Amino acid sequence: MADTLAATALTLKDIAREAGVSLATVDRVLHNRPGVRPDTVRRVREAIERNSFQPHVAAAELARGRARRFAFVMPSGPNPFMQQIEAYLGEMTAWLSARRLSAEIVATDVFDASVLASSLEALSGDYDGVAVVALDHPGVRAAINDLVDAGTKVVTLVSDVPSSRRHHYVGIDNIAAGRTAGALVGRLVGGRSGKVAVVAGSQGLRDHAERIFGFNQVMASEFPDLSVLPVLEGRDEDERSEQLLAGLLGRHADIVGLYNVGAGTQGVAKALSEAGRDKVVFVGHDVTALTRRLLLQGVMDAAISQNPGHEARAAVRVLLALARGEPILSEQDKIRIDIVMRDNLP
Amino acid sequence: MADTLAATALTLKDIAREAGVSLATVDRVLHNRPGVRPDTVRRVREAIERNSFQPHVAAAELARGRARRFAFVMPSGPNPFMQQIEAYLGEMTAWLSARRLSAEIVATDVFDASVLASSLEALSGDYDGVAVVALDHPGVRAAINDLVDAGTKVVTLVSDVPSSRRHHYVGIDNIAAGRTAGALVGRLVGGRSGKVAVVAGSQGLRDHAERIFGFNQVMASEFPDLSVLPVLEGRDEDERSEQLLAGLLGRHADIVGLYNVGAGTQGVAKALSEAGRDKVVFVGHDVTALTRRLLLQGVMDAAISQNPGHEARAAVRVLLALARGEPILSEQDKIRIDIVMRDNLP
DNA sequence: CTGTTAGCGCTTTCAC
DNA sequence: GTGAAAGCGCTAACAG
Repeated sequence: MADTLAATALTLKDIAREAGVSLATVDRVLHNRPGVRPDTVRRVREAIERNSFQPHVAAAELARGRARRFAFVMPSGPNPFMQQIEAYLGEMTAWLSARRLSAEIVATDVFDASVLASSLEALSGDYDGVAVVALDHPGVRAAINDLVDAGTKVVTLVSDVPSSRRHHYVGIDNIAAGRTAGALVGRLVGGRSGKVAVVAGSQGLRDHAERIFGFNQVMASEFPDLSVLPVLEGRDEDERSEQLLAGLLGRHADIVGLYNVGAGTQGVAKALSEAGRDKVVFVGHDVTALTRRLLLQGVMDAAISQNPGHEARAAVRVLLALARGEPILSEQDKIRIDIVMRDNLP
Repeated sequence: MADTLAATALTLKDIAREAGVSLATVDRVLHNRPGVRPDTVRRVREAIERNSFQPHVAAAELARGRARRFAFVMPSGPNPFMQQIEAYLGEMTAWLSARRLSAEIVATDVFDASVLASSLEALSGDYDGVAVVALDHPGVRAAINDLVDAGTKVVTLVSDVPSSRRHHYVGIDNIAAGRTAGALVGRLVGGRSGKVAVVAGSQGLRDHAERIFGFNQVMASEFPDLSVLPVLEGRDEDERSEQLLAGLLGRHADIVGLYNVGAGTQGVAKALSEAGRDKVVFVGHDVTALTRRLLLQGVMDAAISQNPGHEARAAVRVLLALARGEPILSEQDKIRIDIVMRDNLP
C-alpha cells in the first residue's frame, strides 16, 4: 500500500560503467560540455535515461566549492512593501550561508532608467544571479540583456520587463490583480449605483497601468451601474493623494467605491474619513502595518496582496535553480494574487 | 552600497583548530552527542558562536550517505483536494531524488481512528518523518506520540491534532477560514436581509466544526439582518447534499446566502440551479476542476482555499528541516487562507 | 576526445 | 573522552 515517489542510489560511477566511459565523460555529458564524440554522448545519455539517474545535488554543490553570489537590486526609497521583501531576505541568512550562498541588497533609484541601468551594468561578472525590481525602459532592457549575455541569471521581481531576455519573472499578473480589485469593488458595493474613484501613483508605471487596465475591463463589462472617474495620479505620496481625492469627493456626492492602485494609502484613508465618506468601498494593495490597521478598522474593505516573504524566497530559489541548471518547479514559484480581508489577514 | 546578507567560508576544521580539539569532537558538540567533557563542550560552543559558524549542509548530507524516507498518510477515498496534494508530491520526485529523499504515500481510512492509529504504528522505525492527515481522536493522538517518542518527526497535514506532540501542523486555521467565509457571504449579499444556509460534511469533523464556528461568529456579530439556518449534514456526498438543500430551499423562499463547508459541491450547485435560485450568494472551499468551473460560470461567488501545492511542498520542507535539525523558517510554511474569486483563479 | 586523480566539508568507524 | 583517517558522489584540473 506504499507508493514510492522517489528512490535512487545510483551514482555517476554506475552510469560511467554502464556506458563504458569514465566519470569525467559522464560529467561532461551531464553538463553539455563540449569535447565528447556525438556517439559517446548518445550512449551516456541513454544510460542516464534508462536508469532515470539523478545526480546528487549535495555532492555537486560540495565539489564545486565556489560560493554563489546573488544581488538584489531594490528601490532606495522607503517603500514598506520593498522593505518587507528585504526583511524576509534577511531572515534567510542562516539558510543561505548553510548553503554557501549570499544575497546582497543593492539599493538604487529604480525609477531613473539610466541610474538603474548603470547599477545593473556595474554588477556584471561579480554575481551568479541578479534579482531586480525593474522599470520597463529600453535602457534597462539593454542592461538586463547584457547581464544575461554575460552568463548571469536574471529574474525580474515585482515589476517585469517582458521585452528583455530575463530568465524569469517573480511577481503577480497585474492585469489580473486589477480585475480582481474591480470585481471586489463591484461586488462589495452591493448593487448600488454611482461613481468609482481610482487613485494611482502614476499611469506611467507599468504595474499601475496594468492594474488600471484590468480594473476598467471588469467595471465596464460587469458593473454598468458604476462609472469609473478619471484616474488621480498621487505619485504614491500621502499628501498629494489626499488633496486630489478630497477634491474629487467634494465634486461628486455619489462616489460609492474607491480603488487605490499603489501607495499613498495613508492620504487616501484620511481624505475619506475627513469627508465623512466611510461607507465608500475601499480596495487597495498590499498588507502593510497601515493597511492591516485599516482593514481591522473597517476603513479598507480588501487588499490585493502579493506575499513579500514568498516573493523573496521564490526569487532566491529560482536564481539558485537557474544557477544549478535545475528545472524550475513550475507552479512553485508562481506568485498568487491574494485577496486579504479582515478575517484572513496573515 | 552593498549590504551582505550572508557569507561564510569557515569549516569544521577551522573551529576545531580554534577550540583546540579535533574534527570529531566539534561534530559531537554540534549534534549534542554524548561523550564530551562539559568544559570542552563549552569551548567548542564558544568558537562556533564567535564565528557564527554554519556547517555546510551539502557536505553533511553527502557524508551521512543514508537516504531519508518520509511517509505521507493520506485518506484512501477519492477526495479531489487530497488527490491534488498527492499529485504535487508526485511532481517533486526529481527534486526529492536529487537529494536522496523519498516520499511514500500510504493510503488509509483516516476517518476510522483505530485503522488510522494502526497504520501509524506500522510506520514506526521505518521512516525519518511522517506527514498525516489526522483525525482528532485519543487513539490517533497516542499513535502520533508513540512515533514522536521513537524519534520520528511528525507533522499533521490539513487537519490537526493539537493535543498530540506532533512537531508541526501544516494547514490553515479553520476558524479563521470560517470567519472569512462568513464575511464574504455577508458582504456579497449586499445589505439584503434574509436567511443563510450552511451545508457541511459532518459537524463531527474537527475542521468542519471549526469553520462553522467561525462562520457563525461573524454572522452573529456583524450581519444581524441575516439569520443562519441549522446546518445540513451532507456527509460530503453529492446526492445527499442536493436533497437536503433542495428541501431547505423549498421551505425558505428568503435564502440569500449559502456556505458549503466541505465537499458535495456538485450536489449543492445542482440543488441551487434546479430551484432557480441563482442569485443566492454561494461560498465554498477549495479550488478543484469543479469549483473552478462554478466560479467562472458565476454560480459560486468565492472559494476559500488552501493551496495544495504549497501544502505538499511545505510538508516536505518542514519534515526535512526537522530531520536535519534546522530551524523552520517561521512564516515560510504557514499556509495562508486564500480567497479565490473568478478573477484571481490560480 | 577521453581518462585519472585530488579534493570539497562533513560523518563515522575505529583506535588510543 | 578524544583523535585519526577513510570515504560520501561529485567537479575540475591535468594528462594522455
